[in-house]
Amino acid sequence: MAPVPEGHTIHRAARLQRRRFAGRRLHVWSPQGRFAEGAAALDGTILTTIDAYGKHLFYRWEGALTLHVHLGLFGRFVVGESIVPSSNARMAWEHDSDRLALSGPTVCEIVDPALEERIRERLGPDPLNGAHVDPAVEIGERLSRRSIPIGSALLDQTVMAGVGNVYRAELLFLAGIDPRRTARSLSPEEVAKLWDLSVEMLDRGEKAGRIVTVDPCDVGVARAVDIPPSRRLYAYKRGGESCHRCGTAIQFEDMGGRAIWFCPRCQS
DNA sequence: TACATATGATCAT
DNA sequence: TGATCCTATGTAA
Repeated sequence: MAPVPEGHTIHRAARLQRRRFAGRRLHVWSPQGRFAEGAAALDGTILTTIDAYGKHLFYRWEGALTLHVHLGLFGRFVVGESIVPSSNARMAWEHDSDRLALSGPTVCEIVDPALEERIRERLGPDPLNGAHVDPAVEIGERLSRRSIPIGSALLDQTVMAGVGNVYRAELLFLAGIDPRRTARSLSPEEVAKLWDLSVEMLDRGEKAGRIVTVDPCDVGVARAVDIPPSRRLYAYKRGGESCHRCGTAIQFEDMGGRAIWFCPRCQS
């Protein structure tokens, strides 16, 4: 099953790739050719570290070069000993026979500090990087003047960075909030609850390598590992099916062009 | 063979 | 709000 590129996927990729490649002098190339120039600039230099912010990755290289990657909808990494990068991989690198291939990213570019700063300042607090965040202030402030639905606000990366379509449905379910309510109508307690749940759930996803939000008790099993794949989520893509908590039919709605699902009873 | 679809985001109107 | 870009996969024709 393909990992979902929301914030947890990005932070996990950063952690695993850092462990595997940081400190290595890498041979970098572009099988597909569209990153040929950037690859040439990085080829033969040492990858020092990797930082993740929201859904963005920043690779730091010796010589102060920074590579910016955003997976978008389709981007994928394939990493492993002796894997063979496909011919349409945008970028590939290797250290001995340890390889990485990146295909389908929305962004794969060398950035200077000014551009990185512009990217960074457009991002709200990241639940996986926000130890010092006071949600009532940081998130509450960003929501307070918005008349858009909270469901749309959670996908806005300037509000909170890292949440995607799966997590927004699940976080709103867990917080018991109707996605159609306006962003500014949330109480400070509700904002804090959403933030705390984001921290907990994205961290869980980062460690597990997939999104699991249900409480095992709600689907009749003792341990998280026993949850069947079809029951890992409360709302996302469950239109018409019964709520794991109350049995009510999960409702589907198109919200600004993006599909959202929620329980009309648990989230009212 | 072609079309629809998906986890994202930007830009033009 | 709609068009557009990125790719792989599954289904329909």
